[in-house]
Amino acid sequence: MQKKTKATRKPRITIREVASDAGVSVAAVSKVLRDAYGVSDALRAKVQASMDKLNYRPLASARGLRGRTYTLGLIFPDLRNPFFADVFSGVNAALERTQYQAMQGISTSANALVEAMIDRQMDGLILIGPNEQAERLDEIAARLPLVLIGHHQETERHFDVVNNDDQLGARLAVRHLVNNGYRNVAMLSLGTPVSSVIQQREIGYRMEMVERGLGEYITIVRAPQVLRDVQIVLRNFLESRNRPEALFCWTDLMAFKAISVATEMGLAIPDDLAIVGYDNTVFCDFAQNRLTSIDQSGEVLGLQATRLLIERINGRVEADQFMVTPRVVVRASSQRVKKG
Amino acid sequence: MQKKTKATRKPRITIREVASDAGVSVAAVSKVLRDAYGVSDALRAKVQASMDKLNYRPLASARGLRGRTYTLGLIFPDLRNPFFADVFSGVNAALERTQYQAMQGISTSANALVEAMIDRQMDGLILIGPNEQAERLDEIAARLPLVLIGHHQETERHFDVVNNDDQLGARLAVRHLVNNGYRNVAMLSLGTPVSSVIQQREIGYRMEMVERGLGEYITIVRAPQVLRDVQIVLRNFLESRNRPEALFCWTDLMAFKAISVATEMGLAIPDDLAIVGYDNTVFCDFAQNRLTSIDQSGEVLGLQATRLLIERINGRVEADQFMVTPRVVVRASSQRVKKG
DNA sequence: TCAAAAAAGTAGAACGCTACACGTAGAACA
DNA sequence: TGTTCTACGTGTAGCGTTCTACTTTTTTGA
Repeated sequence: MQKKTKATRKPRITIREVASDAGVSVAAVSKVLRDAYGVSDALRAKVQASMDKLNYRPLASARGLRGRTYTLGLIFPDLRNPFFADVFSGVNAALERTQYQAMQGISTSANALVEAMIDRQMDGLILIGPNEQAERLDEIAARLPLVLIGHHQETERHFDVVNNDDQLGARLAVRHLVNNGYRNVAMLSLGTPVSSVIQQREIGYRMEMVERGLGEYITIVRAPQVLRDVQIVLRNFLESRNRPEALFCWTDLMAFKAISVATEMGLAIPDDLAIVGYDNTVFCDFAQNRLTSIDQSGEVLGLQATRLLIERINGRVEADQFMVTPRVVVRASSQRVKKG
Repeated sequence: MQKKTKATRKPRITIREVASDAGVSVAAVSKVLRDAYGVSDALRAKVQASMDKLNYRPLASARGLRGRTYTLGLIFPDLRNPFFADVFSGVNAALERTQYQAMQGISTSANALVEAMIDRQMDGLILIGPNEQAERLDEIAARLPLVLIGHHQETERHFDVVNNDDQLGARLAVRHLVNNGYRNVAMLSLGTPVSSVIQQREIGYRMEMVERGLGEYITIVRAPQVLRDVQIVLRNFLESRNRPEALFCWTDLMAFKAISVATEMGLAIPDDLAIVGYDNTVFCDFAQNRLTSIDQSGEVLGLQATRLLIERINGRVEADQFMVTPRVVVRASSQRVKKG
């Protein structure tokens, strides 16, 4: 510990000062703040005026000790996937004109972060693409309002779930490729830990392949999140004897990497190898990628999750859910140049 | 307001329970918690044992009301630029084995977010690439410990600054291009609001061009952050009569967009147009980009900023600073294929 | 017109911690 | 031996809110 010479900072305006300035009780100011019952328009106006005049802002710590902090925790699994930026803008849109503020945390293993957020009195939590077991999630939900984005386990649960139909999304990807003449369609999936989102996409891929009579071509290659490992796995796979004609990647980020590896190997996209991603992130449109991708409307997911969370904070107890229907956004990476 | 049927959650373990379990005073437990002076090894051990046994975790709100919250605020200007992921991992590395936790906020105009973070009793703030005026920054610094990443105003200040040498970085970019035979080198810069980082890069670009005797070619094109606008501006510029031979972009993200626009127009990179970015983000390596870029070691920046912030929280008052020297990482986007 | 009900406003305890002020015991010193 | 110092512990006020219980005022309705 170091010596504390900390400069004395001027103290904050407190609720007491507002009350005395407005000539009302502290309790009255608190009521205005919380939009609680039993406040006349006249009183509200008086208090508002004093708050504006004094530039008062309630202190979240103090509020937290008795009631809410008006802070929502948002946990992302990583910062590199641009898909999360879409989700985030949805959250922000939902928070506009509310008293709530979002604080983000980023961690692959949400566990420690969840505890830290609970310690910091978040009023509720949104977990995006969590890896945790259903049991653990219920444990968290027992402690504070919880909404999950991207979770498919069908259990009795005490939290809300916002999803896109990942199974359908994968089917759409395969369907699109097959309709464009590709038969040997492989899938690039994620190694452990396997989230339910990935599982659904794998199932969708498998089912569609089987239904199209292409069961014999089913190949799922799994790689970790780390790009260096993806490089190695993909390179090996694409150099092998049974190189596929098309590759469906579980997220755009991996698809971009796939484009990179294929390009390095001198493969032409989409003639030698077609590629489809998932998320329809902003980089898909870039001319060096032109990546066909499944759009799952990240912004809508973020928006809905936030709405549900606030409802839940306000007392809803039953589990709710929301599902977005994905759609294919076709670009050059998956359509063979027409011959003839 | 909705009816509150909120399930009663089991109450937290408090410091009082720990104290009684350990058979010591509440004050003693608090001392252990804060690593404060006047605690014997025996007492510490007893208290630790009880904390572990009861699974006690101090409540940040309560701590904040008297002392610190052990929470640092991190404000990013946006989520889409992968450079910030590098900074973030540096922050995380510095936080390992400390009691501190980082909470992220994302906003182009940090102002409201800064207030929100102060309301939430952050012990200190790290602002990354802030647009605020020096005056406003000092005002913030008067209220809580502050460290900036990417700020170049030479003023009397009450905060710390962590930078890479942006002027040098820009010079290196130009130098590299000129050494590779390009003469008409333009720069893609950011429209308003102009941060000091951008200013430095523009200065570096200008000075190096002049010193190389290429002053007549100096052209700075400015576009907003929004990709759609960048597209329009760039397209116009590259279609114009005086298309440059090379383009130095203020950040990789823009450089990727530039690659996209050039590719759309059928320009070959680097033969028709060389491109250099800034940040050396992970996507530079992808074969569809192969982007030469200036590395400013985001991770180091994040790490140092965090160290300085914690020092400052612990009482340091004098302004400190840290500077990283950038370097060029050469890839195919800036080297003409050798002829003959 | 008056009692009852609804609305508006207030007092003050409580939330979980920190830090100040203080007490005590033993060691060091003269 | 007495005095001073240091190390170790403790008691408790108070941080800025919310919220319950209460009082006062106004409205309603017969």
